[in-house]
Amino acid sequence: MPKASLNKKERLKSRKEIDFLFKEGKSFPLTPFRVYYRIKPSAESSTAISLQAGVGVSSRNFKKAVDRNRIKRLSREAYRIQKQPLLDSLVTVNKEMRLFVIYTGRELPQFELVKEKFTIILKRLQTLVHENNTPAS
RNA sequence: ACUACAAACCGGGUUAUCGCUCUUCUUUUAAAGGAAGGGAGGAAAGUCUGGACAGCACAGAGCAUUGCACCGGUGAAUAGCCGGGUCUUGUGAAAGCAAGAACAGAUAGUGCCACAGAAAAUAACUGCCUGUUCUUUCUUCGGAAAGGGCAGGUGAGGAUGAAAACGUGAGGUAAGAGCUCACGAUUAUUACUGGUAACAGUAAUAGUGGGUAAACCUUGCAUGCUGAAACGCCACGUAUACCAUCGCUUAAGGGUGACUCGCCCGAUGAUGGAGGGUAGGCGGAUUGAUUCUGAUAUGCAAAUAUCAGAACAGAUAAAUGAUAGCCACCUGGGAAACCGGGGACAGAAUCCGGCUUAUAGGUUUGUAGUAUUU
RNA sequence: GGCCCGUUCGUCUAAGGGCUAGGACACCACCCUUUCACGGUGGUGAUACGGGUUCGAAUCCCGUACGGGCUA
Repeated sequence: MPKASLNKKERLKSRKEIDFLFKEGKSFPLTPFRVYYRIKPSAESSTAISLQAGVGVSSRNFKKAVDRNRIKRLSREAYRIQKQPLLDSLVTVNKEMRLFVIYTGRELPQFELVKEKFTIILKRLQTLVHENNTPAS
């Protein structure tokens, strides 16, 4: 049964992983956001967690902690609701993905906007997964 | 009733769906699932302060550094709070009222005080007066006047300035001066009275040497340093490795994190260089000088004591959320039904006390003003 | 989380508490040139903000805002 959850296991938490993602991973911009991602074949030992994600906001653009928290919460919410198709396709091609989304805009967004943008982001990631899959197989 | 100011308090509620975190219970080999309950502020902020707590191989002393600076109380402690004193400012005829104070010392010393002004500080210059002498002029031949020099007296006058060696008036004098007197201002000491004290009042005596210590400084008091990324434990990994220097026995050097003495450490060594590894978990860590409410007692108050009751988050790339509706509040349109809009400042990060700053709107109390009614 | 430093014309900077806050580049006007550039003359333009100390603050002190650095 698919669940729209986002608990500790599905979040990207390790500092080491995140540093590696910024250093080695690929990225693309999408107007208020910038997306860092890395796709690799899933190892046999690692269990079930095929998609980990995190969000971030620069304190340079938003000085108040209230605004940063708000954006991160909205982003997480939008991701949580819409992530299921991406997860399904990752499972089918037997790969895992690390994902980090940074908000680069300068104004506080509405939830509608964030939701729309995440729809586009996740669709693009889904196509990327399939592109990578075709030459591999 | 309205307006303004000050202080204190509050800082929306609820339902549904989806979701996060912690605790307890439970199903289960485990992973995972289920149930119940808890889950952001008055400032969580600024990091301005005081502690708790922890570590530093901390005997101790000196001297720095830094901070504080009227008195009493309070408290774990403070630059906080409460009460009082003094000064300044505003208002007022005054009494008073309100606000503010970094309110020790300028007679320990050093420095500075632009421009202006004679002079910005042991008083010089100019001026005034007395004596003496020189020159010139006048002369009734005794002297007189003017100018200059020397000696002495004096600190009144000298356009300024933020500030000029107590102020005003009178006497006094060759000229003058607190030199004397009256009134007033102010400082110190002593005595008495009141007060725990700061201090106030009265009297006497001696004075009147500018300002600046948020200039250096002096005095008194306090102060070791570093801060939870502290620190302890477990796991992983590694190296009694390489290079250079010193040294192999009373010694290089290191520690005591400002310094000096002193003390301590010091040979499978020490320091430096270059390089490598790890950066996961648990504790610290969430209930403590705790907060709130009520009662009693002490106190002007801050606050304290006793009793009773209630409350108290714990994340770690970092939870406390999203969407929709209803109610309450404010507001625009409308006679009404109703339709539309709005909700501040702001997000825990070891924990407490205080200060400072931000804050839509609401409630209460006090003060002042205006209007109306009785 | 903790510690520390800074803020002067549009930009880079100077100024022992004291004269109208100085200079360079830039900008504007005029002169020079057939014109542009160069050059010359003149001008506009600032002490982050709010208080305090002082006769007098860019400077000294306090608070606020903003910016920057260090920190296993």
